[in-house]
Amino acid sequence: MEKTFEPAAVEARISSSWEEAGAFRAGRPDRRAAAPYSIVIPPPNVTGSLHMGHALNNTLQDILCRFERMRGKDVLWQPGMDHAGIATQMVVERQLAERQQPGRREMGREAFVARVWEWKAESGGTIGRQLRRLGASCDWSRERFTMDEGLSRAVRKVFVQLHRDGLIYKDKRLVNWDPRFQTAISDIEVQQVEVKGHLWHLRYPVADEPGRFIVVATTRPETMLGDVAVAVHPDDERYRDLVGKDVLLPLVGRRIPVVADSYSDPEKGTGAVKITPAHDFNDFEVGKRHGLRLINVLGPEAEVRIVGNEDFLRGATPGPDLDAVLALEGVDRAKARKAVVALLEERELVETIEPHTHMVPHGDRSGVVIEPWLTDQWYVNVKPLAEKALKAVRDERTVFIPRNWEKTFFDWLENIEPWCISRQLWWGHQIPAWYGPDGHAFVAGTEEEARDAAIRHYGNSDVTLTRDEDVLDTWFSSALWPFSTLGWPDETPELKRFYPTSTLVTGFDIIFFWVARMMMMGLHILDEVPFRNVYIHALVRDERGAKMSKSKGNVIDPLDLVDRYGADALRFTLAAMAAQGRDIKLSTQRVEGYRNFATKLWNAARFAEMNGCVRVAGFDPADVKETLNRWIVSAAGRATAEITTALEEFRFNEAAGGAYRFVWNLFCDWYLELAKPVLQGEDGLAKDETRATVAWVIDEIAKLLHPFMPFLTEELWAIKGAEGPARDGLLTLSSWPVPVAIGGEAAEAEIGWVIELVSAIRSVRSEMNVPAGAQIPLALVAASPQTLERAQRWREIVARLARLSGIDFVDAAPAGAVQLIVYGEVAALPLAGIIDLDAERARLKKEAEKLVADIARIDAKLGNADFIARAPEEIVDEQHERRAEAEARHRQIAAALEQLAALG
RNA sequence: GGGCGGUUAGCUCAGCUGGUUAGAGCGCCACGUUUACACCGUGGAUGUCGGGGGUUCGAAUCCCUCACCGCCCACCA
Repeated sequence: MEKTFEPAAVEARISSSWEEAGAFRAGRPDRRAAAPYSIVIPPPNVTGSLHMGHALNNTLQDILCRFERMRGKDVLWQPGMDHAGIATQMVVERQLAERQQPGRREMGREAFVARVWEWKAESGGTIGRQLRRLGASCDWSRERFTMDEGLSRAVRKVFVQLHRDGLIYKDKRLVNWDPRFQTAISDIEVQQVEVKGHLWHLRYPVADEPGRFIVVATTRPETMLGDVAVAVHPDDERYRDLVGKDVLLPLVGRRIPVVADSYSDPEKGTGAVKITPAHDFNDFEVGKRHGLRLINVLGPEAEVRIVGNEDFLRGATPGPDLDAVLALEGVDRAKARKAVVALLEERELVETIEPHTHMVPHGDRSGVVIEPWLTDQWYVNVKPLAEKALKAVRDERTVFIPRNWEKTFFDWLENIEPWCISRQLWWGHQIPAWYGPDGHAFVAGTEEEARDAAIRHYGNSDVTLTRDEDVLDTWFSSALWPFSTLGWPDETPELKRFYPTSTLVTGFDIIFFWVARMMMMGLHILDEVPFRNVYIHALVRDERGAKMSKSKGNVIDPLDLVDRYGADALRFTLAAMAAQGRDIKLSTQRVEGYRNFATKLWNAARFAEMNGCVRVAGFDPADVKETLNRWIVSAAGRATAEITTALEEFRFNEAAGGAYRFVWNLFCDWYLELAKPVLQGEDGLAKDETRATVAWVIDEIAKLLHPFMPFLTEELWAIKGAEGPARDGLLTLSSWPVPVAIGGEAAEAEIGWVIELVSAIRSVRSEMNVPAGAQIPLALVAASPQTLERAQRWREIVARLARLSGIDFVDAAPAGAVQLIVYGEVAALPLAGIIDLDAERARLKKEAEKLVADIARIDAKLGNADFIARAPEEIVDEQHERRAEAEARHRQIAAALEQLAALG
């Protein structure tokens, strides 16, 4: 074996050995009778490349999958990608522009979509390859894409069904319009961003009362062109007499009414608010209540569009003011704002302009200000679906881990609004609706079905149908992912076996986008939850706590860390830091530390190799005789139990920590050190057993660590497999360890004594500045028979680890010796002449003081009648024991101090 | 405005259902004998567990409150 583990050299080879063996295939012949376990991957965008969030998300999924696979389950980790409508369309459009090729509109829809597929074939596989580098044990043979024929069929079928159920409908109302992408987006794709702006106070002249104004406050003066009313609160004394009167809309010259509506808040602004139903969600509602017109004054790019607009012109007053307004045709909203304000200022209709900070809606992908815009769109009435999802979680048919995310889930679903699912894009699932000449929509799975329906509807076989141009929100197809990937609407064996899936692993940022919608669709379409558990992990954030994103440029590249430290080190780091409910701020030092851990284990294996620790056929760990071996078998069992429980409960950090401590602090630091004299000593039964035990423990470690560090452990398995009895198969398909029943209490006590003795001696040596190379004698004072026996047995080892020249047995501590107390008995290091008596006095005094304090604290507890009466018995007993121990120890320290005092 | 989370060693963080002598890694200091490992070994120092109150025999842990930090949600001119 080389001196260090070289991930780069090994990872690719191990990956292909897994692939060749079909190790990750669901439904392997050897698992036919096994229980199923399934996870669907949160499908990364086809445009994506692996970022830290993916690395965390997939590491955790892989840990679960490998763990369950080793526990014998038939595991399906379903991989795939999302077509990511907007993102992908943009990438291809940008590419066309860069290459100075014809743009999307010039190409036409069909050619453009074909071009996107081409792009997907060339560049869409990046993230899959990156996930493989991370070690993701997906069943790659089952990879799916949301625009595959099968998944597209599922999308159409669900759309038709929801339409038939009356849950999908078309409506003309205000939507969140993204002027950059020129498409509608859903509510949750809108992000409120705090913006420093202004509040303009505008004077609207009261009609027929020259010189009188009503002042409205607005953050969006440009929309005044579409004003149809001014609203005041019905109880607002200031404006009571104006209600029912008209005001003259400045510049436009239209008469608009003053209406009383409780929407108007007397506390806000001037208490009078301009009403623009076509460009504001609240105003839209006010308009409906008062039967007001909608006047759209903006175009799809949020530019002014009024020329020839009859709604706008109706009631407008021709003249120079109106001409100045009409000159704004085609002007962008920001420029139009300035222009409108300037025109108003010229006419002395701006009273004040205040600085004003407020939340402004932005498109989460485009980053531009969203415009409420009146269009026809398709909606899902999600309310009834949400009810089912809420009930399923309340009934614990699906459980969130950690539990507190359920509140977020409930709050959102309880207040859910219709979901706008149509997008004015080309890349995506085109809506399966066809329109007749009169605009009647026929929703059907295929054009033929739509035609049949049209023929029935019109009673005429000669109808021209045109398909709806729009595509569906990407999340519509993602919502079907847990069953569409399993073959639905066909009744496939996979669907039957793996749905509902076992666990969903995802970040909290897509609980609304994805988790809630999968719940709704799964329950509505299949009448069954899509997953039993939802493990919500933290986000990997940058050092300022901001979400990592490409646009912010604060992304750390996980593959860079894989290149430098290996996939195992990165994976282990992420797992070790994945404490529930806390964000992860990744530090390179930490990754380096776990790379060192990998090297440590590697070297332990190398040591085993150098010492002929080869696996032995028929070795039974429950049957080992040597105390040291009984001890490590017992400790391995405890580690196994700890790691298993932690993984079952999704406590990844504790599982990783448990494995780390066992490997480094027990196996390497103590077991191997204590085993050295045996391994390097004379041949015999003890040596044979120890060698076999070492080999066995390394195998156990490889298994326990495999979910976290699959490459290193698989490599070790292969190397160790080459020695000893024949072993076929991969570690990844071997069985998860179970604790060995060995009853190791006696061994624990004895090895505990050795460890404590050695540690105590080392500590004193260091404190007393005994040269590291110096061998000093140890005297056990008035040793009990048990100690005597132990000391005989461990003499050589203790001497070696504590650098002793020998161990003597004496009745009383030699004068001037340093005294240690181990397991209640005194051990003396006769260092007279070497040590500084004052220093030793100080050391003992310090310890004595600490013991006195401990005793006092325990006495305070035990003196408390309430404590005795109310604390559980074992807690009280424990305090008594501790007191006795401290007391005994204190007596011995005091004696040692006295002896020193006698020396002067 | 509502909700969630955080505040523990110089740094990054564990500490699950209240009972430890409050831990880890990194960093720091000292020393390095021993052919697994210097990506190492041995020893060591550092904490009023954000402040204040409460519940309890007992609180880093539960409750209230305040402060600061972060995130999510919300239609307020």
